[in-house]
Amino acid sequence: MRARSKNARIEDVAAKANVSIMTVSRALRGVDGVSEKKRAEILKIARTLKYVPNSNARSLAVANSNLVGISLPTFAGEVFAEILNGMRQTFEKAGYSSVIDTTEYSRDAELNWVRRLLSWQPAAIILTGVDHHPETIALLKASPIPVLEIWDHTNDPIDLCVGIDHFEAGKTIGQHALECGYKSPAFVSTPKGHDIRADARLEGIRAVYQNLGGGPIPVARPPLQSAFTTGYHGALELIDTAQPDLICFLNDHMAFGGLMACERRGVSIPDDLGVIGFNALDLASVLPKKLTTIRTPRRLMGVTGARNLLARINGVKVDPPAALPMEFIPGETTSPR
Amino acid sequence: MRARSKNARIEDVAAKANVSIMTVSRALRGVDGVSEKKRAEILKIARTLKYVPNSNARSLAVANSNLVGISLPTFAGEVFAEILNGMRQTFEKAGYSSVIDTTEYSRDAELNWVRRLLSWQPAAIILTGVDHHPETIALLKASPIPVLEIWDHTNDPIDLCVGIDHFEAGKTIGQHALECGYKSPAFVSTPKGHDIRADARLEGIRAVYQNLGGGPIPVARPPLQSAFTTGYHGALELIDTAQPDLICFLNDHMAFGGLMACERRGVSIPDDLGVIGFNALDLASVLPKKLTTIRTPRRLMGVTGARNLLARINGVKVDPPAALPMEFIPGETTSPR
DNA sequence: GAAATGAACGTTAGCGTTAACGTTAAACCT
DNA sequence: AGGTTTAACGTTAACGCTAACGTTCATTTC
Repeated sequence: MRARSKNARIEDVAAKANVSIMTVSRALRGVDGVSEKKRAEILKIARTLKYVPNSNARSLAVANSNLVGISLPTFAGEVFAEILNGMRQTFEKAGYSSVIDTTEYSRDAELNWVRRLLSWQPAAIILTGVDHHPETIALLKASPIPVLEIWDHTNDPIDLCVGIDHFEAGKTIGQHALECGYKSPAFVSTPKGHDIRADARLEGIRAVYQNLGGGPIPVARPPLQSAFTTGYHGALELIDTAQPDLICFLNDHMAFGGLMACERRGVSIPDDLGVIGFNALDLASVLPKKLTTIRTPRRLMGVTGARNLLARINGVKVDPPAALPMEFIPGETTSPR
Repeated sequence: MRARSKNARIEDVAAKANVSIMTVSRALRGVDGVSEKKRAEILKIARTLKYVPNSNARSLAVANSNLVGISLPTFAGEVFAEILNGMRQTFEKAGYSSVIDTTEYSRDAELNWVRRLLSWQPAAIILTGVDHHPETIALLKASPIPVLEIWDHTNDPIDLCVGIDHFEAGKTIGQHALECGYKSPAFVSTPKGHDIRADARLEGIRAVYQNLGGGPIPVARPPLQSAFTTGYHGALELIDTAQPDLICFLNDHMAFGGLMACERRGVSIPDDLGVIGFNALDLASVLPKKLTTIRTPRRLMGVTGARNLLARINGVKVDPPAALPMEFIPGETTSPR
């Protein structure tokens, strides 16, 4: 009929082993109903025939696949790489392969990917954050496939959720700033609406400071570049215009760019200006001046998320979502006024 | 028979539209043989029924999938993220989804992944580097699936290859060092055999220097950590023991860690010591002292690789592999002696 | 005006695998 | 001894889709 590749099928193995195809199927999957002697024999024949199972046929027959879809905003930076590693290793051990996508912070891109992914009957879908296209939510709520939202925290997840509370993180930062006696904090972020988690943290800082009747918090939002460059230019902008006594950055990489900007401008840290990062990335560990930051449990998040999801796939009930804890790391880039 | 999800099938759409399933199939795929009127009608019905095509069934019927498998050593660092982005965007446009895996520099892990991936009848497979498990090579050479090896260059690829010549890169570094008059270069790398490309670059440097009858090039190989930390400790080790007049690093991130180590030890750059990185990462652009490095065409590599592969998938002949060009970036961390 | 053409649709037969159920014969029981 | 159980297989019918080929009927052609 069609030009097929001459790959060995289960049928070929069966013929060579003088058994039925079901016996081969059972032998290869390691399920009961085959004597150990036959199983060994079949495995050997399969190997000599270079038999490769056809996952498409399998997934069609059992109406699901051992694929899990993982959607991340970006591959840039260590943050998502670490979350990803935690998840992947856990899934790998359980026999699942992951199909990864990056949305570059676009809800439309995420929706498109979810649509495509669903056509593969995945065992589970993982999304980053809790801010999705309405249709994405509708699609996933209607489907029986387990869904995990990671990195953010919400009390109203699509299905499962494992993350941190970014608003709380902002409040923690604000609290520390307040205790140090900083009067005019500023924030360096990405373009408005690009990263809603960064905005949530900013809101957390605001929540602490607005009760004090201080002015609005100046925010620099340089055009998108690498984190280092964004932090560098954001800091320059703030130093040159708003003259804050503290700059909080979206993450440690940006904070590092900011530190470089300070050096450039001759601003002394922490005497003239305080600097706070986010994530406690490894970069901070080699800096001559320890960065004040917040450690986010990225690997834990990935592992916990994956475990919960596996439990859910296996029909086990999963605890309601709770925000994971963070650790505030006081460093040498902030000091009491 | 089995407990199926109640997802709409092509048959349900056909029934509702009063046409045969073939007409629906044609309409949804956008192929000829359906009037525009009927096509619109069918598309509408499919939408109201929330019909999601079953890729497993499709792939089984046509004996291939629109998946491409991509294997990378790691997600850490910007390097592979950039290669990946270039590839993914190109594939995305052509309607292919990517299944990504990281091997963490293990040939066995790569082999396992290749085995699993092959079961999905992917449209293509992409591996990083040219150093693979013999069985991986045998498996892929025997299969009709197009294969691309990326990042490294070789004249004897499994199928296609798009990359740079790391030995040549090392020679370029060595040449520059020689011209500056450095007498005792050293190298900071990862554990022996971990990254054969780093070793190839080291060999390139050696090739330049060994003719001069100088002693062996000292190499620090700190245990695996993040790049920053590795560079930091590697540099400390070399400064404290070998006292080189130049340290070449596996990449810019390590070089940055090295710079921090120099600051720690009070070593002045470039007066007391020269520093050379690799990759021209964005980090370098915010450093107060411009880093001497080599720019690698990462995005270009991804795009070129994906394009070649697409051509190959479509049966078009592809040029024999040629190493992509690199650009040496003289910076302020090296200077004539 | 009969035959040839072709656009628009339908029918059939798989793709390679597995769930469900059927069969066989040896082991076990009372 | 006759029936019952059970391990070890086999047969059949899907899973949802598409390539190949068949059919129909309005147009065109000479």
